Amino acid sequence: MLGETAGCVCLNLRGAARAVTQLYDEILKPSGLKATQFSVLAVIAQVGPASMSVISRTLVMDRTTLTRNLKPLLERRLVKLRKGEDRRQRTIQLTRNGKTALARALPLWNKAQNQVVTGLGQARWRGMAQLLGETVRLSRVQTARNRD
Amino acid sequence: MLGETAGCVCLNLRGAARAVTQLYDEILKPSGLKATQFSVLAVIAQVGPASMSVISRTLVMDRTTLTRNLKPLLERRLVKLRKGEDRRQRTIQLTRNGKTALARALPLWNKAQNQVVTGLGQARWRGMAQLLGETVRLSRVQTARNRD
DNA sequence: CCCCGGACAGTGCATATACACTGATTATGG
DNA sequence: CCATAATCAGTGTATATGCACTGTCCGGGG
Repeated sequence: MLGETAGCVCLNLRGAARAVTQLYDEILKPSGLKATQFSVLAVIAQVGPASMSVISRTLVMDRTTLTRNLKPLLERRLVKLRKGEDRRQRTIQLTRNGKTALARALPLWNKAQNQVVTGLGQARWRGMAQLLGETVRLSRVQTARNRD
Repeated sequence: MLGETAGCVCLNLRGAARAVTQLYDEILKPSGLKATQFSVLAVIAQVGPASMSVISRTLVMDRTTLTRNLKPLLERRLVKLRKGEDRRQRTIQLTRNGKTALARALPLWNKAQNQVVTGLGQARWRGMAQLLGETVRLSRVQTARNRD
């Protein structure tokens, strides 16, 4: 009965996320960015100036979590908020400093990414990425369904 | 350059972990336990009365994180700490209440687990679990190596 | 025997996470 | 038009996460 819980999807995913985050944090250290912060900056850089909701959906992150996660980035002036067209919205964008910090961190991210992908093997990581994507879609649907 | 960051192992793993955690939390709600708390209880139940370090290693969780995660469980008297043989150690074990809570939550965990495993397909989940395990081992080794 | 390195655990601090609730603004149906 | 639902974002609260540092205790060398 209980023994099956060792195969818990949630437990295993969270454990792997913790372990990998520590590796990325360690390697990113010289940049002064944590793995999460790097990801937030990278997404903002790509999705371009966009609203909180859009960015948070892209990150698979709760909207309110993004609000808090922006705090250290705002204090260090790596990102800035502006009022959007719609007066309810807030538009997030990188500052010049933010772009610089991201550019400086990129080689470090590459190093971390390489260590993991090489370790797993390219093909297997591609397979895993595929599965992770499906897991996200599936979880979102099921969560919504279970709230009724 | 930047586009590759969408394939970041850390970002993808954390995103999937967030999405799955929300599903498990939603389904576990009637038990009054969060997914993390359920996992902590389940591991303690199986690894038996054991020290903080042993439990935290089993959970792939930092030792100090476990200390904090035990707090709500201690307050609700689902677990208790005792002095170990070695006077540096603290032995963690479930209380009677803890065992009851775990038993009550187990069917809910099964429901959540089923929704995800069925959605992914048994075989593919097995493959993913394998990969997650390797990712953990690999990350730990690399993190240690990068600290020198 | 004592000192000292190593193992065990807790705390201070900072960040990460998300639900419930709130306030503000926009879209929509009558 | 206006009432009302829907959308956008922030805050209160609670948990989760881990590094740096501290204190305690165990075991080995001199």
